[in-house]
Amino acid sequence: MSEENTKPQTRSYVPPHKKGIKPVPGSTPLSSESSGYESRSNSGYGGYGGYGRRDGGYSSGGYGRSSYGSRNNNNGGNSSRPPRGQGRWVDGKHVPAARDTTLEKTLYGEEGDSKFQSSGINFDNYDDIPVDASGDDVPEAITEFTSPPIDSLLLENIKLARFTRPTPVQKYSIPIISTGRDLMACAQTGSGKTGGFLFPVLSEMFKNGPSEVTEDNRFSKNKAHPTALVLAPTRELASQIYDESKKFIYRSWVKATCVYGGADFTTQVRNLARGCDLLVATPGRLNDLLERGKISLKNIKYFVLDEADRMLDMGFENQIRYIVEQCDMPPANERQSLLFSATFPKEIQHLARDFLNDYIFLSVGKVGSTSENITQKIIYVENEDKESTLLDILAADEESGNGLTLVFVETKRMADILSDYLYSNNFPANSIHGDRTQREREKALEMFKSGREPILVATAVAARGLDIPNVTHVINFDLPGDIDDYVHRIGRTGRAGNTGVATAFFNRGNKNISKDLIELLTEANQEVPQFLSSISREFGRGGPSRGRSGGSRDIRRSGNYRSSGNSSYGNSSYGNSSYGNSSYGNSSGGYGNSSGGYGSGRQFNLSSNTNSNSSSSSSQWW
DNA sequence: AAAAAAT
Repeated sequence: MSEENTKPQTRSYVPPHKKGIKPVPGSTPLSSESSGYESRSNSGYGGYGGYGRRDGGYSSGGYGRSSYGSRNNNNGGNSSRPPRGQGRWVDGKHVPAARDTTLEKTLYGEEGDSKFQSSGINFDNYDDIPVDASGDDVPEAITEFTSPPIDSLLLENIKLARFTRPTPVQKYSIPIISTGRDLMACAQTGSGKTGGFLFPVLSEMFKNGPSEVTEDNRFSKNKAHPTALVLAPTRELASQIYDESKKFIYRSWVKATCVYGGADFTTQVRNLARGCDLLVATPGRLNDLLERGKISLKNIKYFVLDEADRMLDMGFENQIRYIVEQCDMPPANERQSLLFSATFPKEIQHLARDFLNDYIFLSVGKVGSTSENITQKIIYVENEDKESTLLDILAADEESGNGLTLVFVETKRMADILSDYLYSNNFPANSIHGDRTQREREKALEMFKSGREPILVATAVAARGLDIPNVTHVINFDLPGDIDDYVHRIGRTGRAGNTGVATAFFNRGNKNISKDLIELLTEANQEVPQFLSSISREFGRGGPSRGRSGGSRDIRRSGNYRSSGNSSYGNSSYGNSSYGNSSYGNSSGGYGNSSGGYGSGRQFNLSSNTNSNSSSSSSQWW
């Protein structure tokens, strides 16, 4: 039994140029409450050790100091002065708050700090992005942020945040959502999806004010009645969306709140009770709050699923169905449902239709896809060589630049092992995964973002949506089993039109992904290493392909659904229980109608402005 | 198989 075969040992490889350097100068190891290095490991491999923690202080919501509004109930009277930057809706009119330059510095950053820079988008790299929108009556895209259709106060906030031009997905999502349509939007990682739903939703909320019911109830002492609900698959992503929303609700009547697990329940309930018009949440905690009667969804006008394919996969689907179908949210035809993701497998699109009403399918960028801004390298590394190879790569990175490196592994245990290993080899690394406490997770993320610990070892918890500026390298130490997961992971770099590098360790254990990987690399104009092709062939078609070419095209256009009659949905894979009661068969619901239906897609090319209708069959770019 | 998400 050689030890090499069991698990990584903490060998003492020290790159020559690093000899004598102490890890993380000037910063403390992760568990700052204890001193020893060993204590960096998390508390609970064996289960959900992290859940029981009552580490207060995480829940967010509301602007001002805690003294604001905590004394009076904020019950709509004029007795309490609203927090800084908090506007009001009075007698059917929007009364924005006065500007507050101090608050603006907090929200939007100042020249030189990281917040300020993070808004910079390299629009040159958005040229020539193919866009496809299908569905009935697709509205024209906008080309600039203008009022109309964007509310003038929101427009000011967008300018303050230095978003100068709409990204491709925003050019389409804004008019689609502003005209009241449902949307399934598929857009490349890092291409502005959050603004894609926040801008139009907030714009409409600013213009229309609270619903009448909301006006009666939204300050009721113990029950929040949000107008918009945004669901996200991880706590950190929910938190990020909430932080982003604060930039745009500035001075408006809208109050935003964020709820998720691992943070103090009471604090979140108190924040909700202060008024909640835009609610950002993860499913578990939201369910909990719904069951305890702290939130009502009866005023929901906008329902957003971010990372929608993830939200509808097996681990989440039941919780989402409970929230949407078993509580008091209005039915699909009385609300707007907006689904966003970088990938949208066919099966998930089928499921998603239960939540949508006559939606527009929007696809921006190539197939479910990786941008060419990311240089992808696949290298052959046997499992036992992974650690030393990683050290070599990190050492080389350190020589050449100062960006952040995100290392993905498959298991929580490996995340800890590897981060400890790196740390003991003088690389300032930390880890993030679901068995760590929320405090540890947020600390690790903050240390990473700030560059004080520029190497983060992560599980799938960090794969989606997180927008971390300056991640220059994503390393798939373990490749995921699913190509879509790979797409999301490497999308943590190369964001906002910038460039990045993604390296993956591949060996025969990853043969199942080889075929999809080759397709993806080919589409993104990346080099396909020879060993990859031969292993793919060697294992006969390289394992099951989910058919990436379906990864982001509208299932309604795949041929089986084109009939103008009611009879031929034909496809047997379709027979889930919702089939009979949803909108397929009726003539108003979209499928059976004769008004052109879903074969009539529109394809656009933003750079050349060829906004002409075209037949869907002739120019498939996917 | 694993990860995530409520206590």
